[in-house]
Amino acid sequence: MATIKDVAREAGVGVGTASRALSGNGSIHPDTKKKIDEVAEKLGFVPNQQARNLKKQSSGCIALIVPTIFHPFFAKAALYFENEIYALGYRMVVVSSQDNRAKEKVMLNMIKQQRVDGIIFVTHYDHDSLDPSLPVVSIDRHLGAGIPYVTSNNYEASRAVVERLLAKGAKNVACVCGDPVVESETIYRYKAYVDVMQEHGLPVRLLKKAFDHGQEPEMIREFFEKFPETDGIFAGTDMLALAAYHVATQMGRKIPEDVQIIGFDGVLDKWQTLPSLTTVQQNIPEMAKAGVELLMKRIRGEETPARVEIPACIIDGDTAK
Amino acid sequence: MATIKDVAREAGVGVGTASRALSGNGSIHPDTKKKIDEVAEKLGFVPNQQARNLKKQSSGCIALIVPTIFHPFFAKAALYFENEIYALGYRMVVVSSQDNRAKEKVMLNMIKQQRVDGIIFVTHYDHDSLDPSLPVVSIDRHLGAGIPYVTSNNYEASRAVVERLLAKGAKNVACVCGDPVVESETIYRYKAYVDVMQEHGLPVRLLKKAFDHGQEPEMIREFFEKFPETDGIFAGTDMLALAAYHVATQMGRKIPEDVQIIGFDGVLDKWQTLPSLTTVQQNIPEMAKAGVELLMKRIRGEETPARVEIPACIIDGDTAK
DNA sequence: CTGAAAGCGCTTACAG
DNA sequence: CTGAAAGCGCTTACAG
Repeated sequence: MATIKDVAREAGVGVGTASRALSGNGSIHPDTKKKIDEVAEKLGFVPNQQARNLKKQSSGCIALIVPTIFHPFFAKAALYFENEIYALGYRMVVVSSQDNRAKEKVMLNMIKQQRVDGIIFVTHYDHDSLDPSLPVVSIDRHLGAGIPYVTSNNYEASRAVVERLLAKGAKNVACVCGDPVVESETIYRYKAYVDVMQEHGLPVRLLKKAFDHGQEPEMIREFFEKFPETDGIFAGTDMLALAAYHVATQMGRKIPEDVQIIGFDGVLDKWQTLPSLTTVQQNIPEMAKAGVELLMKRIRGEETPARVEIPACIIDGDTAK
Repeated sequence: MATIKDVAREAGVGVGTASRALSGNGSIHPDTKKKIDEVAEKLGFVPNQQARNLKKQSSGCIALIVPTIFHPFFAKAALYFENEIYALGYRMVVVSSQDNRAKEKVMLNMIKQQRVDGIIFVTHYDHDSLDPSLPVVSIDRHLGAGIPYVTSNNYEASRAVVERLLAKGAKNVACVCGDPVVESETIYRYKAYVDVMQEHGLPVRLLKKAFDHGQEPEMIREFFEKFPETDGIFAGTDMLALAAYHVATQMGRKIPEDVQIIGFDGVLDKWQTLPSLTTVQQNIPEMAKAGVELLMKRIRGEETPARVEIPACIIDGDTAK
């Protein structure tokens, strides 16, 4: 491996100059920079992030905290976050708060010891207050004034879902969704439903209730008891949509002939043995990119917007017309 | 953060001595070590891995290559590998070969540039030959003489499955599984089935065929066409078992009354809206631990066994008696 | 704009 | 067994 010393020697400059050219910090003559860049290219120079981090007194580590990594949304998010973070020379440690207490402890310890440079806090649950000096960003959740978040255009996308169900002939459109314990952008999913129904002068059929992962089927059974006449369902998550599909099928309803179902998230993959879900697909790659950008700005002490919105859109499947 | 210098000063020794005490390399007087350990404890000293790696000329990076991170088995494996690797001061980069070409390229580049210290190669597909000087370990797959692997006791566990189906009254037990393109320990799943059936003097009903993720339902439909009388299924993976459940249900069969199904892997989680699967649960945490241990030995140039076996066992669910 | 030097936190021959 | 010193690859005041 070529080091910065090799590049400097080959280019006939000092190692400090080479560093400034390669890192982009500090002023440098364009010709010198050009020469150094060429040499670096020729030698296949790749900066050693460990040395860089050591010098810069950064741990080079970002924590990603998620409720559970085994949920496909978080699994996917983790992968894309890792991509972004890795490209920036950081490593990422993922903390799956539900499923891995041991690691959570290690992590919390690291946080206490100031060994992470930042946190991406993607959670649905409440948590102890964090060191306010530590850069934190979130997804969807409003964690406090100092903590920016990335989110989808939940309201607009959800409106489109409800309008579509109505346009495709559903007479009794209902909505089922969770009830986040903390303030979260996901509330705009059911709010959009309520607004559209009221604008059309239609009755609101809404089951909004807190539940844990795994309880989706109970939730859906309760939903059908309450609104047996439903022929169009807007489910707040794909897992709810999936449960709705199963329960409705068990009840002898045909999907989408008798009941149309549209979910939210767009993370279920082909290996899921099912007719494909019609759902709102969130743009996780872009969300990850925006989230990391926010975090890096915070780490550098720069100003950031409090909120970044990434468009989501409906993808067609077999559960709606 | 306390550094080794702080520890050395506080303990009244040289920094080299402190290093030897803390890292365990080099001889040191027990009393000195005790003193240094106490001081380190008191100061909450945590060694800086970046400095350590820099000095040791190690990239501190391990690559995990999997076919797709969105399959729950690999997702789970990735999490546990990350745990083990992280605890050792390495970072891990995961390469999901199917789903993320961009990163795969970056990765292959890194490999070429000798920037990873080792690879955990968990794949079902063939791959270009790797630099033979690079430490590599695998799971299940026989990648070559120099590459050790971790595996479950596929044969014994699978025998137990078939014996159980027979003991619980299944008259026509059949087996469905993939056909790995490369030599893999997973073949012992169907081999165990064949052996048990023959020992009992029963006819072998086996569908073994290569297929991609997502094609499980077709596979199962073909299976039922071929063996319509089946009332006991040993599926080589949970995804096949899941597909078998769906297809059988669609055909009007009751599970487990008409057809019993037992899978293999044990990775499907509760959020899966389904009756829980009876399946063979592989011990992924232990497999990850053993895999990392093998890899570290290889990195240090030590001898390792060519094969490490971790026991798996049947967990009860609702799809078998 | 550029070079020489110090230093990030650690490890490891090298003497003693 | 222990200490002083050099050095891993990089960055960044400090002079010039």
